[in-house]
Amino acid sequence: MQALAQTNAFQAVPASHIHAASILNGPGALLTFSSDEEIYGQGERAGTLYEIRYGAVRLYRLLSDGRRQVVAFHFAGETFGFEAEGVHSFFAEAIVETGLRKVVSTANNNVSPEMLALALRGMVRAQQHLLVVGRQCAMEKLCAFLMDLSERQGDPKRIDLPMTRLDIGDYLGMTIETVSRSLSKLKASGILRLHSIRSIEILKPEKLRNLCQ
Amino acid sequence: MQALAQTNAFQAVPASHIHAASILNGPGALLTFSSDEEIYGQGERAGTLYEIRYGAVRLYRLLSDGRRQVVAFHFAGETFGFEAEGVHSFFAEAIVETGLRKVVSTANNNVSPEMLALALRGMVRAQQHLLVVGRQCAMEKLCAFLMDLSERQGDPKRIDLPMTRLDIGDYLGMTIETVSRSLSKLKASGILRLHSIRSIEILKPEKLRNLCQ
DNA sequence: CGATATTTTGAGCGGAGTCAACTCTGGTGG
DNA sequence: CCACCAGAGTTGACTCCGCTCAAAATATCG
Repeated sequence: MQALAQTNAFQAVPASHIHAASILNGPGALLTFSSDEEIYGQGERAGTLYEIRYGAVRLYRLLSDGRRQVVAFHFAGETFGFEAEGVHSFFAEAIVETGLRKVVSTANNNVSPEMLALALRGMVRAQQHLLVVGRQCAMEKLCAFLMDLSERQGDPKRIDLPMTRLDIGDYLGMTIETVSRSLSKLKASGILRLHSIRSIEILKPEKLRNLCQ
Repeated sequence: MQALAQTNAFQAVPASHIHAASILNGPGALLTFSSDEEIYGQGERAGTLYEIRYGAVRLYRLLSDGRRQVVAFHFAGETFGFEAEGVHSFFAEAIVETGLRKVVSTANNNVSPEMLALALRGMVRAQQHLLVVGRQCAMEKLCAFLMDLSERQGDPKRIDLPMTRLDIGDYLGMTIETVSRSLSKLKASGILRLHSIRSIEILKPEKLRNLCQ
């Protein structure tokens, strides 16, 4: 166990996260993180891509006074960890109990077309997000967010929200109060139903889509 | 000329833009664009990277009702044109008289580490921009924009603004009036001096930096 | 030098933020 | 088992920053 910790030191992932059952798998070993646990931090050395096996992850940046911008959410099946200049420019945290698998190391210069494609998709997604954050009002932002989640999770009628209202607010550039008020309005107009605080049913998908612009 | 136009059809750049003097250079030919001229459009086929020889370029996306988000500005020496899935997801326009040179074609699957590095830097820049647009107030946005331009243009005391107030507003997610008012405040507090409407002198760089957060 | 576009400035308004109180939820220990 | 508690979410009242609309000033171009 000690030796393994040494060989994994460059990954910025504590050896304790390597699941006992899969130690033998080497680079493909399952790394588990509990809710709100840091996966890597701003300024740490980068070089590894992670695929999410289960759970959810948030990527964010901070201003010196504590204001936070969540840059992206990632879910099971998605890959994250891209960085320029070999250093992480933001934080990655597990939102819920999460299992990761290391998929590629960029340390050796093996640049595959798939990696470039993933990086470019990340850039396009960030730029799409920029349009939402910069040019849409609170209700449009929330609807765009819900539509995006609905599409990525595959179920057009049901959305699972692993993240808190604070996460959503920091993702969309608004306060938790405004997130909550907007959700309440959608509920009141019969477009949504909240089965629990983290589970939304979409009753009128077409109306939700119309509110997105 | 006709034949040349045919071979360049996939580039989404009219043959008329190929500068007469450099036709013989082939893929490295200088392409010239006048102010506000489109370089490529949303939905067009991508696959070419451009290096700016002189001038400036804006990349932007539109909402159906005309609201615009400028995603990035690029200046001489910089490279742009990255796209996912082979299709442009935004528009590129020359801001002023601009000369471009085609640098790489991604059509053939030659993925160089330099290309990945450029793409990743673009992603990091977009995410940094997200923090500014999503979490900063008008004055902080403008100061961050001016600091960024100052650093990229190399001169810590002088900024050249090739873009209009509308471009700046659409880049920072605010109106032209707010851009203008914020500039006036910086002028009134002795931090800036406007030599002309497109040329700014920074009188107190440290104060400007402090306003960025 | 006139015509037109761009920028600046002003006045008033509204959407989202702030602050505060209350409710709901899940977890812990008596 | 349930009373208690802490954290998360909701709702309300009020404020204020940035938007809208309007007009004046300045810049650009034929």
